[in-house]
Amino acid sequence: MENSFGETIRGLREERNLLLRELSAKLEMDSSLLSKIETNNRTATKEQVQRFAKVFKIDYQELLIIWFSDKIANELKNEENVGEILKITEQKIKNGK
Amino acid sequence: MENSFGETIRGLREERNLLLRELSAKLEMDSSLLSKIETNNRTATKEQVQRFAKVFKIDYQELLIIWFSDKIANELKNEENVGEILKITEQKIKNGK
DNA sequence: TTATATTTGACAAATAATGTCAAGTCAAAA
DNA sequence: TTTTGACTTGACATTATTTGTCAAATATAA
Repeated sequence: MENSFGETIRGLREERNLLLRELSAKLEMDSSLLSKIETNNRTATKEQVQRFAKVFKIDYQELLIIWFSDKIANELKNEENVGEILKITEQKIKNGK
Repeated sequence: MENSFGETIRGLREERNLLLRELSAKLEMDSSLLSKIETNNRTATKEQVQRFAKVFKIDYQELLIIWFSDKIANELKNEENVGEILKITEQKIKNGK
């Protein structure tokens, strides 16, 4: 609930005793790219998030929450007023629904 | 506090009785691009946000809050679990400081 | 109508994200 | 200490997205 996307994927892979090369084969993804994703040196695409969920048989929405929060945290990591930005963001989305 | 970035800029411009072409000159920006920004058909760059703040003599951080919240609201507008995504985002940023 | 302000669409240029490959590191086994 | 296997890293090509510009379209008001 507090881990990065990369750590989450690595954890899932290790739980299942898969090598990078084995998992990357299932995902049809270069293993070096998978390595980068696990070490948070590359962000997965949304489409890859789906494939991770499928391969690991876990809930897509759960994984997406982790992925998005990483992504946005990264965009805001050097900003001031993060609390206010996020508060207003939420208001805007609620209104727009 | 609840308006879009574009509406904010348009409001500021109108308060000052400037035409698109007059403001865009001060900003060294094509007026058609300014129009698109005011109507939320294009997002300003961060650098442009600075110029807006300067030209209007308003606080940059305030404007940046509006700009970022627009930007992120847009990324998340079609997603479920927005509340949770933002909550976890905030935790991640706080930890990373 | 004419003139002026704004909007829109299409495209070119610039920038950023993504995937791939080869070379690199590291740890454990031989 | 070599060798092997797993993983990591860097450089680069490819692809996708963002940005800016121009000309045409629309609207508004004199």
